[in-house]
Amino acid sequence: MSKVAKFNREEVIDKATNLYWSKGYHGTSMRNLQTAIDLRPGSIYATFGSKDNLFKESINYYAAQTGELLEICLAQSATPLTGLKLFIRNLVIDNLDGKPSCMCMIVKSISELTDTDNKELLDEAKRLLANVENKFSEIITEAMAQGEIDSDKDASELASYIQVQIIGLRTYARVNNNEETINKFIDEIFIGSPFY
Amino acid sequence: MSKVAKFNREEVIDKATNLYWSKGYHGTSMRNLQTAIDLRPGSIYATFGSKDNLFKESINYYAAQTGELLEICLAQSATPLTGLKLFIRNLVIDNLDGKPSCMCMIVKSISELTDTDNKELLDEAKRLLANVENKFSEIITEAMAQGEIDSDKDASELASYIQVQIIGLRTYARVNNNEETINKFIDEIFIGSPFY
DNA sequence: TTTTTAATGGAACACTCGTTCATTATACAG
DNA sequence: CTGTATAATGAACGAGTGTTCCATTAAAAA
Repeated sequence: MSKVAKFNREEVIDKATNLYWSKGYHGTSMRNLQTAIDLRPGSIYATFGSKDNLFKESINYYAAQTGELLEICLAQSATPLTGLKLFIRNLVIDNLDGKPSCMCMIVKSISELTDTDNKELLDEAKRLLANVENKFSEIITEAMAQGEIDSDKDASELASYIQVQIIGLRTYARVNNNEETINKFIDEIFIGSPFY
Repeated sequence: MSKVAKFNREEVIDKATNLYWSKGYHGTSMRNLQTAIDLRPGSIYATFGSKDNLFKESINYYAAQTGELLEICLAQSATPLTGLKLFIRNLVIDNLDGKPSCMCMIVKSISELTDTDNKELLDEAKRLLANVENKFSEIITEAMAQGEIDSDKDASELASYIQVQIIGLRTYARVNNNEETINKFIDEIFIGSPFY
């Protein structure tokens, strides 16, 4: 046949993801991407088609990575809930070195993109966030089966609650990253609000 | 003297705020603003100096408006905590008709802007969010004085907690706006997590 | 070694960006 | 009514945008 691409596709997507993650969709230009991933326009457009499509692949890659982290945390932990807690601690406190942002790339995208100007990408981000919530719901259902949570609770409602807490904490951490306070908040997710 | 400006400054800032709020800093172009506020570049630059400065005035206007809403809620309520709860309910559920976004403009800005590219605007947004948190802290201190909360709690920690909850809920509401669930979450802020 | 085929590099396109400025319009002072 | 000061206009600027195009390059197949 012919020549084969010399760059590593996943490596390129990884770099693109980091740039989009740190600067956002509108804040990232194709020139920025060209230098970050070290490819010329011809190669980028032959491989990914458009800025929008590269973003779509990037945010999917991000979601997949996050999913893997969750699996690792669950595998390392004795129970579903302690696994979930480890996952949250990883996202909000540890594991941030060299990461483009302490905020969730999906949440950043949902915050930035609009229904009028970027409907397709926004819907993709919403879909990925819903996937995560479904995964949480499964974990909580498993925790109920194991007796770690009362079975009369609503798994999908608890999953929503976890989602709200993670979104709130990661965003708040961008402004005020007091590790002690945030650690306390993570503990309190599962035991009751500090008001109680 | 001479001619006097015929447009209303606050009206213009109000319209600019709504546009920035819905489309974000990078998503809003000066052309978008020109048509939204019905002023030509000359007038805009003579009055506001730059896109950055207009954004700064807009986000300050937004923060002032939000502060006024909080005052109204407190004045309408019997106790500091019920006032705070009314405020949260207003932000997350009611009072959204015709609003550019259910999300907080300050949080959207903190999410979008970067230290490297927009340091000054980012710092301004962080400052405004800290102001809100200080106000929460004052309200909670007042609630302690009135015996509505145990006095041995840490007011500034509770204020952080409120901040996390509002950020989480408003952002989550953008994706999944189930009024019943969100109402329940607002109640639970002050009485204990659904896990408890 | 030759042919074939796709990856690559990078100039260039049409358009939009934030911003400037010479010009025109208008209201008030004299 | 005239002169003057300032607000408003909108064409235009240089730089940057996402994207296209195609000559060149390089490696696999014949």
